[in-house]
Amino acid sequence: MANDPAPAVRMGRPPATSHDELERIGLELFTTRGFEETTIDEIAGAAGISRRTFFRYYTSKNDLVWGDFDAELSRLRERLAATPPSVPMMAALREAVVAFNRVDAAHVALHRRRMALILGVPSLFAHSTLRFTGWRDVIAEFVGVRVGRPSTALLPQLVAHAALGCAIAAYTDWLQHEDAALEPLLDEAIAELATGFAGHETSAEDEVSAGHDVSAGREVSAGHGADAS
Amino acid sequence: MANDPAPAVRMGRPPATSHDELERIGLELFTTRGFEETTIDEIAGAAGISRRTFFRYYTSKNDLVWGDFDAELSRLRERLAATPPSVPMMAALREAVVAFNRVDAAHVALHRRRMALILGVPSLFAHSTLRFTGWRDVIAEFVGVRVGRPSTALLPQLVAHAALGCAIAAYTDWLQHEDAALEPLLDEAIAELATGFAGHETSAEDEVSAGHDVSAGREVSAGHGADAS
DNA sequence: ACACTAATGACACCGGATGCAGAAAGGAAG
DNA sequence: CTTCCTTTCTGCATCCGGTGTCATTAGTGT
Repeated sequence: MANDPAPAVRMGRPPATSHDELERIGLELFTTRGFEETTIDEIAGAAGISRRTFFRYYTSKNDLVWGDFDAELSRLRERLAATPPSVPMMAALREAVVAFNRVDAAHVALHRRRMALILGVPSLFAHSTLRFTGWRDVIAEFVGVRVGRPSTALLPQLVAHAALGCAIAAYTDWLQHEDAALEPLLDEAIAELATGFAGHETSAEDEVSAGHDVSAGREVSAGHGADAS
Repeated sequence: MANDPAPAVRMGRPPATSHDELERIGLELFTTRGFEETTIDEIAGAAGISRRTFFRYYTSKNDLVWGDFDAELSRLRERLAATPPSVPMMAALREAVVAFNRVDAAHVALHRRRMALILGVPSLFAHSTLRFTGWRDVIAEFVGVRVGRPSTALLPQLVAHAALGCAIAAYTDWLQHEDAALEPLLDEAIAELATGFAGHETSAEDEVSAGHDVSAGREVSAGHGADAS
């Protein structure tokens, strides 16, 4: 289970291309002509391989945009596992997610294009749920360990889903502002999550400093008794 | 904008079926044979219409599972808009989401089957992102009004994404337990979100009363890391 | 009977994806 | 060089979801 490193000499017919090259060609075509408008035949043609061969490298057109995401997920998993227990859960989560999404300055432009495709092309975004699930699983596992519950329990799943939502929202915001930096956005997003989005309402507690009468009960929780049926 | 009610007498060839009937037939076939295994031809055949006609009722196979979700979203939007400003934002959100997902006791079984399909079939879950986006937009709009920012700003999008995540997690949990009730799960999920998931860690502030020596991890978590790659 | 209208249905077509049966490109052994 | 073996590539047939087009059908109203 660990004899990968270099089988010395290769046997059989040598590969005509590589995952990396296909990814490069695909991203290039997608960003210029559009994702839906680019057919597999065009990508295969540009790479000098047949349509059928393309599918031996990537099982679907969508997978082209995500590199080997699973490998990166392992990174995230290890980083979370290595976080000392003294760091509070949400703080650890924030730190890990921010670090996970940190990209080398030279690759920022590429990352932007990639994420613009993923979050901007509806069908691509839809298909990405598989990857997102993998991401969430890593988070849920970490939270599960922290709270002493199986990762499938409600709370871990909750945090995982919410954290993913924050990450996507932060990314979307990042993509909308050409000059923005991703890191502070992600950091802010998870930080907000950890506070329960408190203190933002224009009319309520945020303004107590002005001596307002907060009036009608905060936390009213009115609609509760109705959970009849 | 309100001339829908009954054009008195119908003109032209009468429809051969209805959205409701197709939805019924589709759900039936999906739950028995499986979603992927059921072809459009089978559904159309069972409904006594042609393949082409099916696509005039529903633009895709996936849409069959979601009824006219947009109509329901209007309900949610109105409910949120009608909430008095005295109710705190997250409380209002919680109440609205819970109420939105309340289903008549007679339809619980159907709702379960529908949601089991949506959340259980990968391709269906993936395609549902469109619907989820609509749902999030309603939430973001409400939050935007509450915090006095455009609904496209980071915070509203953040809350919307996180809330959606909570709802999905709650639904998933609900589906995993045959006898569970959806409402308290949803309520708990959004309530947790509003507190930032605080006070759950076994090793930290939650357990100070017990004075344990946390050290050698309870819940060793050993069995977890085994799923390596 | 005739026009009008709305829905259906048959057909062709596209593009993504899969299964299968070889062909092609190399190294290794004779 | 020839043969064998291994691995990858390719062409072909097929399936399925989805769309555009156009004739056909089943009704209503005159």
